[in-house]
Amino acid sequence: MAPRRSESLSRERIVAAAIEVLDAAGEGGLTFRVLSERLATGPGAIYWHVANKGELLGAATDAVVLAALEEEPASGSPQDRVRAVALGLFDAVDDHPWIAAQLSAGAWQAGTPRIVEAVGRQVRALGVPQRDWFVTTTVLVQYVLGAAAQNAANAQAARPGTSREEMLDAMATRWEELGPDEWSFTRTIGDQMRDHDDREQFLAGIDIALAGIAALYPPP
Amino acid sequence: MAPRRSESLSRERIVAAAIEVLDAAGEGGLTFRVLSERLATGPGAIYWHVANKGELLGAATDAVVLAALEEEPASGSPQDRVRAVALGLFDAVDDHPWIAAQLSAGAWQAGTPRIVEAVGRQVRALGVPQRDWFVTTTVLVQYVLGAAAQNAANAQAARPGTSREEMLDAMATRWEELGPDEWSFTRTIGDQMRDHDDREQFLAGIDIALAGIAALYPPP
DNA sequence: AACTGCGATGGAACAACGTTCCAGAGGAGC
DNA sequence: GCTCCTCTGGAACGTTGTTCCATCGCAGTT
Repeated sequence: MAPRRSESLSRERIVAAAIEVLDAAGEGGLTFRVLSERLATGPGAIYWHVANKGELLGAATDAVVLAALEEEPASGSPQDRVRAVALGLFDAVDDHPWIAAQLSAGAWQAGTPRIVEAVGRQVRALGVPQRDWFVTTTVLVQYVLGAAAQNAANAQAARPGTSREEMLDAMATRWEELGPDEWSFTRTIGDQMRDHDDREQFLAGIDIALAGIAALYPPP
Repeated sequence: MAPRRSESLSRERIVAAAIEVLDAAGEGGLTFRVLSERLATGPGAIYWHVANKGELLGAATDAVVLAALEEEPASGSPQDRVRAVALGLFDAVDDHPWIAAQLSAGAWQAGTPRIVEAVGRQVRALGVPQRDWFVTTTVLVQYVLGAAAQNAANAQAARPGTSREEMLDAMATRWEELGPDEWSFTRTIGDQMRDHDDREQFLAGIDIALAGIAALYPPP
């Protein structure tokens, strides 16, 4: 444990630097070379603290998820608390789009139990019978992580130079020009797609789930 | 349009070969070199028909999704048809785990309108008012794609040599050994995690969503 | 029937990546 | 002062996606 330089290398410093690079340059921007340069060292030194790139991405994701769950409020109805936890994760994915791929791909890692605990406590408070705790909680967690991931992917899919509005408008117009018979549904929702709010749409999904839970497990 | 060899190269043949390689060797197994070898050509020839690897993966995903949606049954209640479409996609992701990353990352591509149309028609039949068609449909699609993707990722996360049961058992045991105070919820659902069925759990999510839709938009 | 144009081919080459290797630096403990 | 062992960082390796280009062979024109 002897610092060789003013600030010696450590797993935490590496993960923190990786998060900075990922936020600035995206998932493809993180390479062991730019990370080495930022830390004023060589690629080999990093491998002493981190097994490989996958573990580094996992550690970075865990750090972000943990930070997002720390500001968990202890007040309000169980429904409001579910919304708060969900929105916290949604915003975290929005701020750090690169965790989307991690959450939906390598899920159930070290960080996931904390999400399960935060959501599950509200499921318990909602009056869901114990035999359905696991199913109900994992369904909620899967929706939150899946929807957040797809939202982040869509937000980044826009080529640099085109705004979110332009992309949505182009896609809505394409949908509206589809054949009336084969696409009788899709062509009618172009308008709603054009001017929808991502957070509101995400919350609408939470509300559908909460309404379904209330219907399936009516309070006494 | 002139066949140089017995069977000339074409975008369809390339995509078909890519799907075979992906199914056999996974996402990491698809390289332009093994694809070249399989097609008895060089990497450069492939780039005449396909812009880059991302487009190739997208085209392969579209082909699989299209095939999964073709066996859409036209009978049964709207609820049953939602379940049928959802299960079709779930099984497609289960059979071709590599499309999980594509669906949750590059969603809203060419194949997605077809999913939206298949699900949206049932949303319409369920009596959802038109002003909520877009939100309700996209919420359902996001759950289906997100949950299917995470399921496939979990199924593949097991290192070769350990079965699904062993992995679940190890994780459940780890959860049950957590601290009683901080993890009062998570440690109680280890049992249910140990012996749950993935398809049933996925369908339970669909049922929660359908119950929520029925509660929010009660039939007249 | 010979020529030419162009869509299409495939092998070589390039830059960049993740990862491994290893010679050596520099405190800790005897 | 010597030795050990953790930790460093630069060089090197193999593989990947992608580009480049010399060349092939049918379609249409002469």
